[in-house]
Amino acid sequence: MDYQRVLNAEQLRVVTAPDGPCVVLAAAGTGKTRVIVYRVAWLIEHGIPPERILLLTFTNRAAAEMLRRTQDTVGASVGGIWAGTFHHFANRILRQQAPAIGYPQDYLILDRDDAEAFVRRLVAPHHREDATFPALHLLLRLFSEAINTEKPLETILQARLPLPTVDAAAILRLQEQYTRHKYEQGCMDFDDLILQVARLFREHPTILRRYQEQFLHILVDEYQDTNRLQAEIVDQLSARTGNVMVVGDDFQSIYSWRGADFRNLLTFSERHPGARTHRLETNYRSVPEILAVANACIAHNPGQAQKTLRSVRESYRKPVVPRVRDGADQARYVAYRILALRREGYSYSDVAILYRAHHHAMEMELELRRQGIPYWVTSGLRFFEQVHIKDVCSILQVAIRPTDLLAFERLLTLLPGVGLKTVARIWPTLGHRFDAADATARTILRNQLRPSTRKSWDAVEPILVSCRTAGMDVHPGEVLARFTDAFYASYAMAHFDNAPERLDDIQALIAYTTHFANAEAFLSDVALLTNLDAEEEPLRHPQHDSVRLSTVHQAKGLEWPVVFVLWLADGMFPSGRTLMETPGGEAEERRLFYVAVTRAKDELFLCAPQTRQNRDGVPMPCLPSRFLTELPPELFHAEHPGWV
DNA sequence: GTTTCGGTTCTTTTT
DNA sequence: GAACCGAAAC
Repeated sequence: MDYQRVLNAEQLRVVTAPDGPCVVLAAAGTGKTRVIVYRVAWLIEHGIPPERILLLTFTNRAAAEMLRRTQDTVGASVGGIWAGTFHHFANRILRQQAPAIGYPQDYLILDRDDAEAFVRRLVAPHHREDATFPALHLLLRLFSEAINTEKPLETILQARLPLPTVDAAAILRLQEQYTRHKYEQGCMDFDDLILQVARLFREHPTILRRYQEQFLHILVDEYQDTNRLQAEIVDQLSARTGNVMVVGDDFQSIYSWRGADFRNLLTFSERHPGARTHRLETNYRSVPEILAVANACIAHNPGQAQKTLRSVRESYRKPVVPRVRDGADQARYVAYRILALRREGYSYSDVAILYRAHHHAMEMELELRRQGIPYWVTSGLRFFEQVHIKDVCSILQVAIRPTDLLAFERLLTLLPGVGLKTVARIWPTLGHRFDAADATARTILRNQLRPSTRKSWDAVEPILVSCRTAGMDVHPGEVLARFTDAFYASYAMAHFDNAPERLDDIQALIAYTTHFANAEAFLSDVALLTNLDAEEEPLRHPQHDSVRLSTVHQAKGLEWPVVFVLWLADGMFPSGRTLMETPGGEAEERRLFYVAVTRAKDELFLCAPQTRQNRDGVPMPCLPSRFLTELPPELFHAEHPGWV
């Protein structure tokens, strides 16, 4: 491989860096992914076995993309590399080592819904009726914040729930119960995965040592988004070899609300004496007019490692700030622009529409549909969290984990005439477990179902039985397909008005299960999968050429020739709540704006409607975002009506 | 006594 | 949409 030919000087220095700790400050669009890919290729070429390289990323998509590109570069298989998110890595370790810290090997991972169901059972009835008591999802967010920021829950409560009426003592008790309940049931939520791995390494030096010896090189992408615990895990693992390369951009730190601390990046050299620092500042992505906005924007955030993006591209057009009246006007403008760009030769998939919060896109969706412009939205709901996906997965869970009450509950309540009360009555009669291979258990269950319910159950039961008897060999996709044909398809038709789309999702899921050897492997990962992998995406979106709608958070790491940013109104972007509730909120929102701007290659449109509708549909004036007004106006092209 | 249905309210960002 | 709550239906 001729590295000198394919890399610039600053990239080359990183890729060929000698052993030892190393931090790479990589500004947006400077070929960060490329550098990681070539670094891995370089390591492999220099004799490091793939399975002794650990590559930690922030999304599954990023991991898959890097592996694919590395494979293209190296030519040989790189399948042995440990690549994935922190949560995946933690899961992989804990599946081996969980017993050392008192968990069963087949611990269950609770996703958000499952965690909520757990807490729901623990909340005292008088608190559930009390309107001032925090909602379940809020409670869970507070628990999570306490763990991720390593602050006591009391501190979090004081900051987030300053009202004196809130019963703080009850919330603390609840957290204790939740923690105990999870442990007793052999369950971990997302935060536990990270927490328990850190604990495992802290308390079991011999286990830690095994992994320290396994991983000769550790690379961490998006390091600015790690929290203290994650940084600790990386520090622990690399303590022996010292071969750790972290790559990040403090300007793009946008996850501090989940405990991310970009100071991990800035203080890396202090924690790893002798660490080299590299900077990547040559931007290949955007035209200089877009970078001028990005640079001017971030200059308002002091206290960050200032880097200046240098463009290598030719001068083009200034970013456009169109004058739009309200949300509807904004939507019409964007649609009109997209059609015009298409006549210029851009395709729909060259265009992204970005916004601060999912619901900011509603009017936009309506307008795109009206105009017949194909689009796809990365919605707030993750693929595997959707009701119909969890429904069909429940049959696998019941088959594999006889003691899993959550799954049993979910499966049984799909049957007509069965609700939570019925399940709560039946479960103890089964001895708190349901093993479908056990004929007695089947009879006990069957006898407690009403005749009308029994009919539906008759369609489901044989699938469970054959699944149990097939044991390890059971193929998850086949079970899902049989369940869908025998029961769920008609259930979906009766319960959802968009049943065909949901059934399509299930077909995509079935196709996806072929990535897994057996049902257990599939279930062990399912809670950690966010969306179907990038290469599966066309399965769900056969209409390939379509405009992308996304939050700025989910757009991180991606790029498009044309980007529209919606609702640049003060209070929306920046979010009013963040400004009020979080110290340092404005700086973080500004970084978010910076991320949005630096997604664009050729053209950038920043929309700031003059009014927004309040809850009753009355138009209220709103100010343009401070992120626009704080910048020199000559950086933009102010476009006035005349396009309608 | 339970389940199911229909109306109401809310929605920041996510592994 | 989806969670939540109250009321109708089984």
